[in-house]
Amino acid sequence: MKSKSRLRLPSTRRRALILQAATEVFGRYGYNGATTEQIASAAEVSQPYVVRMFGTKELLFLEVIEGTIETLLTTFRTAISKHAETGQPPAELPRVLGALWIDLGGSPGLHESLLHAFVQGSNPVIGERAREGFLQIWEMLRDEAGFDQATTHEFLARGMLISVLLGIRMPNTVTADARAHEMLASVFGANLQKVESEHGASI
Amino acid sequence: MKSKSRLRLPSTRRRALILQAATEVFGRYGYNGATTEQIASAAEVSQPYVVRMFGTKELLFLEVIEGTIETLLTTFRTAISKHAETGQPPAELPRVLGALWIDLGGSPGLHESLLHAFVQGSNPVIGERAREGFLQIWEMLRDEAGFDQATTHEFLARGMLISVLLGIRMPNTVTADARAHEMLASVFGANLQKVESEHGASI
DNA sequence: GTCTATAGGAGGATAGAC
DNA sequence: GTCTATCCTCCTATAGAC
Repeated sequence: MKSKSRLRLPSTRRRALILQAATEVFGRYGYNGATTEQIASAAEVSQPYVVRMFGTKELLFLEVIEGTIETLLTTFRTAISKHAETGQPPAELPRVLGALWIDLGGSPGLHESLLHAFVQGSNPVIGERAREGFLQIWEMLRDEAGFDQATTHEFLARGMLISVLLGIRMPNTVTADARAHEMLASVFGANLQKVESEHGASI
Repeated sequence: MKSKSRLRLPSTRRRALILQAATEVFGRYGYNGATTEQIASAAEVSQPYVVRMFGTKELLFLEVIEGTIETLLTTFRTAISKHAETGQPPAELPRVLGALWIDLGGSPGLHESLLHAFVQGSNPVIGERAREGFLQIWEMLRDEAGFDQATTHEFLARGMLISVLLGIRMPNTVTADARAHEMLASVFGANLQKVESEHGASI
């Protein structure tokens, strides 16, 4: 029997691995549902090591959320710049960013973890960060993407629908239910193939 | 000091009281975050009594979800019938049902509990019921409200945005943040007053 | 940098009295 | 119909060795 891996990694690298594992596990089970043991085992380290590295489960979750918001904002900002620089028509930007939102579904646990943060409004510290993050996204769309109010509103609404469909694991069920397939087709359109291949596995 | 209330109620009545308390508590803290003790104390009964009456916490949550979906479907069906009977123009129906979705925000914990069910996709039994509930709503809009695909899709997207804003407790923060106020105004429009008065308390 | 051992506390569930 | 007492599991966090 092999003993626990004692492979020594620089702590920054180990940190990144644990954060990635945590994003996936929190995405699946939520803040309260996920255990530090599940995260540790996904990252192939011991449970106490996870706690020691991040202090508390709450601080770890906050770092995960920080990372997902950062990724989301950065992804969008890059696309906005490129869109402007290449002289694309601004009217096309909502569609471009919408496709990116769906693409981010490919980052394991990203949308799901973020949504799990968004339902933690009653938690004083997580709730506060979640609200701030939501407002950051809103402001970015308005001020940097230049969306008007209606466009911003519709964009976020669609984004939340997509996040909920991922959180509810609808794409995983799609083969078993014709209604689910029809609904997903109408929401994801041409991206349905990709979404199903990324999430079509087990639950 | 007064001892615990030993008021004897018919079990149907007690059931209803506990279900209502559970809807609020699950709405605040989610399936994993809520404790049977919190629910019991909100319903003013003992913790073991709650468990005994519903079997397990999971079964209690399932009944809560069942109730919220039932309420939602019934509310909409009633409005659809009345809309048709009074000869209102079908094009107005989305707006009418949209207002009802916001009104349902006044039923304590309803949208929040439902959203907490929707993020439990990985839970084999809760996830299954959540997906089924989502599809029931989808079908009702399509088959009974007569919405076309785009309308259904937009309606649900807006509904999810509203539910997330309630789940993240944005209306509770609105006084402290001008950005939040502006965003909520754009989402809730004329209903902002009502939403703020219903949720404006603490978190 | 990483582990093993374990403390300490919460929370769901059961037993049984009233 | 409802409570009190309590068990037992699970989980976060700490201590300390390597």
